Amino acid sequence: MARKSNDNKQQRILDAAVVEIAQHGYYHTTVARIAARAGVADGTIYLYFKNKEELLLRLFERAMERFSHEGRERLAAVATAREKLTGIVDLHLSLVGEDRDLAIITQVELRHSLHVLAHLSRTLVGDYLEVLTRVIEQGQAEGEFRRDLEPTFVAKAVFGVLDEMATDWVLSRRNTRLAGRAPAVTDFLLSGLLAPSDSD
Amino acid sequence: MARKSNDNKQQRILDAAVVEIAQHGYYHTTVARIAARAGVADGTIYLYFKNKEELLLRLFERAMERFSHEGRERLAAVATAREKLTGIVDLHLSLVGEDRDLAIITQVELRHSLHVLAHLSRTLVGDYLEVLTRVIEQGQAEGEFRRDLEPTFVAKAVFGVLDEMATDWVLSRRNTRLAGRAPAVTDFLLSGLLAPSDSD
Amino acid sequence: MARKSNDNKQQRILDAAVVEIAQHGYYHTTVARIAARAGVADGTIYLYFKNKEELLLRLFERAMERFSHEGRERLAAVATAREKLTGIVDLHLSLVGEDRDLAIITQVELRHSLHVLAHLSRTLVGDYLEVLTRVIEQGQAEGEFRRDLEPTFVAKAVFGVLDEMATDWVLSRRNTRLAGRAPAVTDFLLSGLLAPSDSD
Amino acid sequence: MARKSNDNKQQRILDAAVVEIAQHGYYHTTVARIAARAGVADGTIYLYFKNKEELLLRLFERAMERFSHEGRERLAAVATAREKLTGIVDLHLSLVGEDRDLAIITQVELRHSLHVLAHLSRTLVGDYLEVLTRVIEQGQAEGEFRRDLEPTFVAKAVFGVLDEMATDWVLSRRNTRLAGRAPAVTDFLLSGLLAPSDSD
DNA sequence: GATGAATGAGTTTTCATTCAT
DNA sequence: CATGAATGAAAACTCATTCAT
Repeated sequence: MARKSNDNKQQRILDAAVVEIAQHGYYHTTVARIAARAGVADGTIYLYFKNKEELLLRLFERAMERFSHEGRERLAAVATAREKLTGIVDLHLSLVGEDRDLAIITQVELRHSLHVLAHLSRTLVGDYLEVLTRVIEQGQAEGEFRRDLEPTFVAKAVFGVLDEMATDWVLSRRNTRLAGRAPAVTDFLLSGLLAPSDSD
Repeated sequence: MARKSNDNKQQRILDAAVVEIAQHGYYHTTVARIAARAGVADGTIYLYFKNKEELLLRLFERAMERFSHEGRERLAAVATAREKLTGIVDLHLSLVGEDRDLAIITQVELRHSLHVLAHLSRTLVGDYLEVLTRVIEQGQAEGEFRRDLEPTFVAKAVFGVLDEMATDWVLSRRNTRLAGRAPAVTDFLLSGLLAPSDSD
Repeated sequence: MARKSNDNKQQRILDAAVVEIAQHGYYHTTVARIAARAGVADGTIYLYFKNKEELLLRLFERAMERFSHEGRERLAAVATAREKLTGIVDLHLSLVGEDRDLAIITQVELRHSLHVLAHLSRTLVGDYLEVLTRVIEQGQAEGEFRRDLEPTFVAKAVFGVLDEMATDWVLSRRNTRLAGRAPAVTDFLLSGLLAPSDSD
Repeated sequence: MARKSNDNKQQRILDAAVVEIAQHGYYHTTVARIAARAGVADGTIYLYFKNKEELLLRLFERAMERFSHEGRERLAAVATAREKLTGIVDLHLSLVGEDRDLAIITQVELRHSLHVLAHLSRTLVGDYLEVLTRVIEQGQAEGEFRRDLEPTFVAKAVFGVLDEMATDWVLSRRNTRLAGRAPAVTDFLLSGLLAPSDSD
């Protein structure tokens, strides 16, 4: 019971932080504002988080946990590398496209400092690239993907395209569904830009 | 003469800002530190820039001007869309890879706030995407590029791959030359991930 | 029974406070830390003490009670003023030298504010000086002590020497026994600094 | 000119701090109050002092500098150890008795923390005891002072008496001149408490 | 133009104290 | 009696910006 209430309060603070940071940016979001939106006293924040920076980190971790969780489930259901890649593209765009406020944070606010970004890059994003690399390797082993491309390189390229689509969507403020772009992205990643030629 | 000296001072301030921001991040860089590194008084900064934020914007603009300038020159020398795309990829990675401090700023620090990023996105990055879009359209008209892809979509995908390569290079701190990846990037963008099949 | 348990808890809180304050100083000791060391909840402190300041006062009073108690016992056993003075000097240095943590508090932490010190000075230290004054007067009546010295003045001088010895010992962190200095102190107080001259 | 103005402002801040701290105690004196009394902005304090603690330290150092300066001058004018001791006693009580606010700080507020006190004790007070020790040694060499007393011990005893007289005066709030006690103090230190006996 | 001392608004964080359970 | 989560007032300190010289 006590734990539930704690979890609730911690979640409420994190939820409030998402909205505030998405609205005003990390450095212009005050702890007081987050507390006010969460409906707790300023000091209460510090019962759950060591400081403002740790709050941001936890925000990102919570988002990534959801991501990892759903990702593992979806990838388990399919067998071929091509299906997996298709699934990842769709999942990435679906999840980011689900919550614009959270997307603002992951696509924009989190990139604010080399320190934070380098840390995240080496850990969470690193894990993601790792998964992508494995899928590419599998595809090469299956003979479906080109073998003359370096898997880690391809993983970054795939991530780059997905990330840019996400960022563009966040900044555009359009009402299109981000996940709607998934088929086009997959197609582009698989087939590239060149028109098929007879002699190719 | 006076203008030259002014220009000099303004350039010195911008140069100092690049180093400081790359080192400590935008929000942890104080105007006093920039002034100290530039060898001017704190107040002098305000003779050349309205405020700290404007300084950051000018920083980015200066970088993009160089980019545009060299870009136009290079693209003028080639005729086909495929050559242009190859040139853009090489130029993007070359220029970013030239100055790590500046790259830290464009790849990391500049992403710190929706406000700034949205503004840049609509102007400078928008221009860049525009150029890319034209190249894609040209390639489609020439029959070299697939016609079933939306040009603006492809432009973003291309930018995403380039941007991710740049960011990865900045964060990795490796000593590899970023421009060295250009051929692989171009190849991937053109041909995609799929292995060529007989029946295709 | 209930009272005993209460007493126990109160004592445990005071004991914890002595250690914490000695280690971190009064103003850097938090109520939470005292509670944690005493093994009670934060709020429990307030069942036994009105507030933090009162806790400090009670700390000092408890120390002085012990002091007074032992003092009365010892002084009762001797008759002459000279013996009494010798006993006081020895007792003072012995008691302070017995518990370094407590000594840190009485010699250092308690001096932190005019408000507290003035209060203590008028009450507890005042009582002590009173006792000393009586001894001096007795000695003068007995013809043992000089009659041209004002008793209250001498009492303060004696206290000053004892207090400085105690403070010096606390700050020096040496492992010498403080009580070992008692004979030298008594000798100095009685005979002064001058070498005996023939004509004196 | 600039230096003069700086000195002035720094002095004004220190003077304001003396009054505020004497009135409210170190821990209840806010930087804002000091600034207000000094007639400067809060932030200005930090142009002259690294933080609040350093301000306190500088306060004490300034006081000790005056003390040392006058002390050296006065001691230079006399030759024998007895005269020197007399001079020191008089000087100590005169200087402390000159400015009650400052005295409150040196006698009361400065004693607030083991950390600060240990530091001061090892440096400034240590220097003072050093000087006293030399005088005692000189007196022993001249045959004027007893040779069976350890000089460092005597130095502390002398300091203890002086310090207690000073503290008592501060706390008593009487209007007596502190320096008036100097002859009695010197007499007590030299001759002790015992009545002269025929056989001695 | 250039300076840099001064400003003071704005923020994070701490912690004594309370009170519902 | 005891708890400890929650409170929110209070304070130190930072730093972009100004302006008299």
